[in-house]
Amino acid sequence: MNSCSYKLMRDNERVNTRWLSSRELSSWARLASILEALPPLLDSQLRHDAGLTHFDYRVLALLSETEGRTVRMSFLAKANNATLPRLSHVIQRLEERGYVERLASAEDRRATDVWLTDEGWEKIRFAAPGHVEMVREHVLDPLTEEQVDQLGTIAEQILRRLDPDGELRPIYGKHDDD
Amino acid sequence: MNSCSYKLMRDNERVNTRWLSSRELSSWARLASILEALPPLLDSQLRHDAGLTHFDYRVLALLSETEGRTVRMSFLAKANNATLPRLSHVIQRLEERGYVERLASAEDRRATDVWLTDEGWEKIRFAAPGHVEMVREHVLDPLTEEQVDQLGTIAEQILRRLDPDGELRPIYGKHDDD
DNA sequence: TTGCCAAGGTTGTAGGTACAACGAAAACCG
DNA sequence: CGGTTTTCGTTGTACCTACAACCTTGGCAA
Repeated sequence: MNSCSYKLMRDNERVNTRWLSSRELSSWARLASILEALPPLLDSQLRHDAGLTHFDYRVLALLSETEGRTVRMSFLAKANNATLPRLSHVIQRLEERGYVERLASAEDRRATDVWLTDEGWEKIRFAAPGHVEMVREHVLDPLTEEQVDQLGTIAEQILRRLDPDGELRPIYGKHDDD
Repeated sequence: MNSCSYKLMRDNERVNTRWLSSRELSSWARLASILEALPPLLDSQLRHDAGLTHFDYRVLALLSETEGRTVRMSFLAKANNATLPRLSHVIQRLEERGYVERLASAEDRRATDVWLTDEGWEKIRFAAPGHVEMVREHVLDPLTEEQVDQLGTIAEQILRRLDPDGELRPIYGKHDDD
């Protein structure tokens, strides 16, 4: 049948590609399916229950975890792997809804600081339980404790390749209790 | 500092939510970052090198792996976790570009079959090496063989929760060699 | 049959993301 | 210093996805 998308091609068609072995393919295919299915699921839960996208949630979450609830645009963008244009649009919409405000930075007159309003604080406080429950149910609960740790290690290694400078990683990274 | 998005709230704020422990949080945060970063990366590589989205690629890949290169719309949709409207738009664009054709199904007059043209076959054949290289470099290579297997098991368990009926899983699932 | 409802697809539109172009302030440098 | 180059951010547009409305066919039962 000679499938051509991930597996071996016929010898005479080979270029120089190292195609995926069965086990690699099987692992990747499942991850790819998760990539396809999980984000829309998180989005739809959050949109339905709180009117937020998952990306909105991450932005508000990071703000809520920061001393003074204030973060610079460019930092917010890097931490969420977003381009500045995208973040700019998102922040504009969040500002129109009253969840954040933009302030000209004192130190750098090019820069803009984003501040989480009380309304925004209440918003994410309201949205958090449902979202956490979703993550628990669909990601953590199906795994054993050991697998949760394995996942952490695996994800860390992949992330180190995706994001060598570690700008993307600090999110939700405050391990201050337990 | 009392972060509110994933971790424990103050006792007096607690509702009934089981917040994430440090280790759970750390694993989930990393996975969430991958969810945010990997799909855009795959998209941009494919768009740049072949003018396809990752979703386009999955559609063409499934077609290319199917006997007769023909698959019904509704099956294509389920296998890719897409809604029918979304798939319909995507197929329309692929058809305009000459990569697929739509045929009225003989068995069911409501149904539409999608057929991968020779041009479409060449397209994915052309796109595959670069995409596979990307997957290798950013997902498989950073992991040990053992971790690749662990990832497969973990992903399978999560997927079983996301997709209990297994409609999403068969993709790329032909393990016919190795 | 007739009537009803579920399943398969299409179309239109609103909302979000990607990309390119732009402007302004800071940093670098000869 | 004066000029060039990054960095920071906004705006506009094209593309893609989500959602709702709609139409047709098939399945099922009275």
